[in-house]
Amino acid sequence: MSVRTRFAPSPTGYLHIGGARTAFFNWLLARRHQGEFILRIDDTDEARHVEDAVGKILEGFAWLGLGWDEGPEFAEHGGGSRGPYYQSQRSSLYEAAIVDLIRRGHAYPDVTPPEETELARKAAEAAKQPFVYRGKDRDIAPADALVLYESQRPSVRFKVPTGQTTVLEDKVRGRVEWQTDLLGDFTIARTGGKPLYNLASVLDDIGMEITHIVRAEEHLSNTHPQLHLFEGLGAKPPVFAHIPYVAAPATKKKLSKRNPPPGVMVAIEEYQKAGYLPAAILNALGRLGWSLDDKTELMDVELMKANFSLERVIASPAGLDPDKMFWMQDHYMRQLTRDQRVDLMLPFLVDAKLIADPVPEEARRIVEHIDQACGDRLKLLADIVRYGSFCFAPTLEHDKEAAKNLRKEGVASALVQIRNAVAHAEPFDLATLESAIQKVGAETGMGGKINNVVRAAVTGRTVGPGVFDCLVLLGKEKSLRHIDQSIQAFSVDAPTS
RNA sequence: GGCCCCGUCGUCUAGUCGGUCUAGGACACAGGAUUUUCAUUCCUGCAACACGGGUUCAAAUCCCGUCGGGGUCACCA
Repeated sequence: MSVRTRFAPSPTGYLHIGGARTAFFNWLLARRHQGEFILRIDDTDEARHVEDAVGKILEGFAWLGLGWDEGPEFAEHGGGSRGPYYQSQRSSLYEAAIVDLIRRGHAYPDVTPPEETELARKAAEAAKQPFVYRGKDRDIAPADALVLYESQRPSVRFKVPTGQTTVLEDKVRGRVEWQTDLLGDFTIARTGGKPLYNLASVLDDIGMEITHIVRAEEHLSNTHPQLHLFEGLGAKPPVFAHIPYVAAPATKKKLSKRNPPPGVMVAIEEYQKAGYLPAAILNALGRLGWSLDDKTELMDVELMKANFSLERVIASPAGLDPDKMFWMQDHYMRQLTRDQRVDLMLPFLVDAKLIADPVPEEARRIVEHIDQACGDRLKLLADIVRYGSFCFAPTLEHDKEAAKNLRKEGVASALVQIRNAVAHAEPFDLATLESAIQKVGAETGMGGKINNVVRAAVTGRTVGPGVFDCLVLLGKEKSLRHIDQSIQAFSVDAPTS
């Protein structure tokens, strides 16, 4: 039988980095064994519904390049033989299963009002006792239960056998035992008939013939109830693998969207906006709890696809390592050709309103030139905005450091000499400019430091591509304009000496 | 609090079911060389088996306990 894995996000409106990692592992496992990866939307709880939430998640998958074999967008075309892939559209299946479970004595209606069970739960909590709840009617005859269910549509509980120990052979946790007496009868349908997660999830996994469930360890405690459900439904449970949750950097705490540590990005979309490459994200995610061997850090998708295995997934929490991810990003940026990089960077300049939308051919050539002049200084795609803005921004703006440099003693007069040198540079190329500026450096006694002044005056920044590249990039006319602007802006404050 | 899971350099981790592990790699960091900014590149260095008991000729690896961290205990997913 082929391997069938799934990822079942609830439509929250964004793809969490931890969710993406879980999805990726499922995807890798399926690809590794030429199986299928299924995407299913767990939207049984309308209260959580967010507008276009599914679209955002699908976009995340598309950007990462993780394709699915069955799932939402196929449903519309009738593709994916085991659909629909939205739980909200599978109600009749759940309904039938609930009736079936009651008929066979595996579940029973519980008319206890929610407020009452809630009270019992609170009391147990206050007494520091485990909350093990069993409905009063758990031993009702199936026929009567059915009548009660049909007439009142109360909540339904699964009748967990007492006094047993269930065993889970988890692919990464090993053997995990659980006493059924600690479980209680969990609810599978709320009042009115809507199925709850555990039921819907198990039913779908059966219906979609899922063979391997790879999910984060916070689901470990859901697994034993689900195991009973599989049994009650007469199905063979799939292989389970509970992978470690993704922890916030340098902590063992689960990384959450609610309160992420300062500077830590959680949604995949944020990484995209920051200018990360999918290859870097995927590589970093692949190393989150999984390793190829004792030394390989850089792994492209093909390599991971060919080697992924649950056996090498670790059991302890996997902490996100932003520094390492950044280092990987640097690596994948270098793997790209200039054309590829430029294609990817252009949208960032458009978004920053620095270049027009149908990108003019001229702008593209400048960006190519900037890319060439920057070399490996461009780490994130968005860096093009930082390093290239002086070429496109309508007015030159000096950042704090650059302004500081230009206010130094003697700089004002040096700027005039620099202007002269630039004005007379002919031809306007790297070599000519370099020797001309060097001459000014010697005359002013500033030596090599003159370059810092030129950069600050021309680009408004203290870091960036080579100085002479910057001049050539701008061309003589614009270079002079920038220098003039700098002279004007800083001559007042500068000492007159 | 109950139950469950986890515990190797600052960080991410390797550690094939006990034996060249005086614990390996990578990131980060520090120092040096190259670079007239920055970024690279190249050396060098720093640095860990949570603790305490066992078992064994031998333990990071097995067992027990302690401590620590985390997850989960819904008519949420």
